[in-house]
Amino acid sequence: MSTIQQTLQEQLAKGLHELFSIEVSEIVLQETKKEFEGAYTLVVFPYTKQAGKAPAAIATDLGEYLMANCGIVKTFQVVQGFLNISIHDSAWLDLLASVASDKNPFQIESKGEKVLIEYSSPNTNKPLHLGHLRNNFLGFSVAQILAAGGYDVVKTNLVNDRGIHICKSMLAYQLFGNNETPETSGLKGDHLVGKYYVAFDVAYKEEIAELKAKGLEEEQAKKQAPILLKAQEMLLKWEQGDEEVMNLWNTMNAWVFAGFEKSYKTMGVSFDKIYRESNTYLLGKQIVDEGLASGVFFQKPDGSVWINLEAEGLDEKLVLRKDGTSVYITQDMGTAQLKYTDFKASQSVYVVGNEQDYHFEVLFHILKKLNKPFSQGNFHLSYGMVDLPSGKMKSREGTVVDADDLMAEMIQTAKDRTLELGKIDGFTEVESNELFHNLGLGALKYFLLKVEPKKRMLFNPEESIDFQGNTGPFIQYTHARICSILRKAGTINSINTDSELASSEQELIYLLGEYKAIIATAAANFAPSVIANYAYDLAKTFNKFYNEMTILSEENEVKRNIRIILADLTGKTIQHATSLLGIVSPNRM
RNA sequence: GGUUCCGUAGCUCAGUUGGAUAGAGCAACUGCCUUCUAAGCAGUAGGUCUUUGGUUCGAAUCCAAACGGAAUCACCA
Repeated sequence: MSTIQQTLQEQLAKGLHELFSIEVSEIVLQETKKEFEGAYTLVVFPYTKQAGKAPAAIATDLGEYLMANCGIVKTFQVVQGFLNISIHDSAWLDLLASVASDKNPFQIESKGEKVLIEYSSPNTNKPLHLGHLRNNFLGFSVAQILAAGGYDVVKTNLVNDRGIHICKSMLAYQLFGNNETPETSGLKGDHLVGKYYVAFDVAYKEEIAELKAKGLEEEQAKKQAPILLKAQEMLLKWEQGDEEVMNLWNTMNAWVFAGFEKSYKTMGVSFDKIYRESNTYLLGKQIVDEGLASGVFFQKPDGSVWINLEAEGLDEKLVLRKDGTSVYITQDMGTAQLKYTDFKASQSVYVVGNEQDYHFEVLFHILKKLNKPFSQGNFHLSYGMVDLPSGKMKSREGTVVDADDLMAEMIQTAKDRTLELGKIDGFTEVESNELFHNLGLGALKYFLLKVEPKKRMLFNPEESIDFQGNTGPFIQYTHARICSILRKAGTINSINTDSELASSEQELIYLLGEYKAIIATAAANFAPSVIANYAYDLAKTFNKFYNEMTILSEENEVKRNIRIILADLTGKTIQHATSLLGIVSPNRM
């Protein structure tokens, strides 16, 4: 919130008290609509009863009060119950000067609180796809935003590297792989493994068809297919630590991890700590024992362990199988414990798709019932699936938009577009490639992050992601433009606040003054889309200003200097805002 | 069937505690590059905010119901 807004709020609260004896805890101001004159608007309808006057009369009284008591107010207009307040240019310039001279205009003071954010969480049986991109970009961005919001952030990744699905690709590799490796096949490790995950499904389906031809019911055929039985056998061997199986598992996992490493690098995301389910899956059992002892869980005659969540509006939920092995939620209890032991974070954010809404609801209820110290501050950042025009993506059927392919395509599109526009004069090859990368990824990240997470979104591979309009490259372009001006601007002097402002200049100052509050809102709501929309708004406002005003050739020294400072601060703000989205804003493009 | 989420322009989406005549971009059409990067700017056109009822000075926003779509309700992860 800017100082202008604060001053107005204080004065309006005083005014309401002195004129009408109304006490208000918080005055809510909004931006005045473009059709009306003014910068801030107070809606006075809520005070009509207490004041015993008509809305317009209250607004007029308050406006006159401000004129008499508040130096920054230039004038006011009353439209029905709306009090529109105009601010002196000198006050706007004061605001600009204060933001421009702020040593840390983008960093909110430390809250002394640690937040743990878990995202990405891939399976090691297949490469990453478009859905993972949404997850990774969201998780990384939220981490950046929380850090800017004053939190101590720890980024974690819980890799699902064990289970029947992993055995499926291992088995298929054993059967059909002919010892091929990433080196001999020329395939990235995760893609090679993914190939066998698909191969398993193909073979499995063939076997089911054969069994059905022999007269078995579909259900029976699915359970009895030899290749599935073999995969189950392999899982047992894995759990027993069978040497051959472990060797294969280690080898294939190493391939996948090397592949993921590359993808993460291209995505520009990183982690402070990587957990693997193969190390954590047994941990939850201790917690189950504790819960049984304290009566939170109960045991059925067959030995399985359950929790009753009917009082919470849910139902009974299994937490341990009758054979004593752990299920998904057992692992998550264990992992939650482990993460708490490692980091003692006061908040924990899980970036996981909305198909697991129910799972996390259950998990958080269980942690509360167990009265764990980490039962508070848990948040499931749930996001919708990315659908294709043909429907849902399915890895085992090969109907996915592959993450690596898509990123490569975006980079290629950025390259084509840039060459078309002939904009890389004087770039070295390294610089060009860096630019194509930043633009391609910028377009992709912005496309995925500008949308509210919980909405499911449609991605049409036939229609490439735009580079014009409300897009990442538009914002990046604005930044590059600003850099170009600044390269030619020479020294920047301090602001002379005795000058006049055009409306586009004033709008820019208004937006720049809001940025810290925007970060706070985004952090409080784990919402990159708030930052994305702000960045677009800011870029758009700057471009309007850029087209209306001359900057470098402005003859009035004071005005010229103000405009350069405006450009400078806008550039820095865009740079920072895009960085919170994981987007790099190039200096030239 | 139960629960949860979503439904705003032809398409993709904004709309932060309820406020003025519901906003952008894409696509279509018109203008603007011998002045700071035209990946830009200005403009035209495009809406029963799924529907119905309720709450109130005021509802896209809150409540209820209906309709449409999605997810989930596994001793899979």
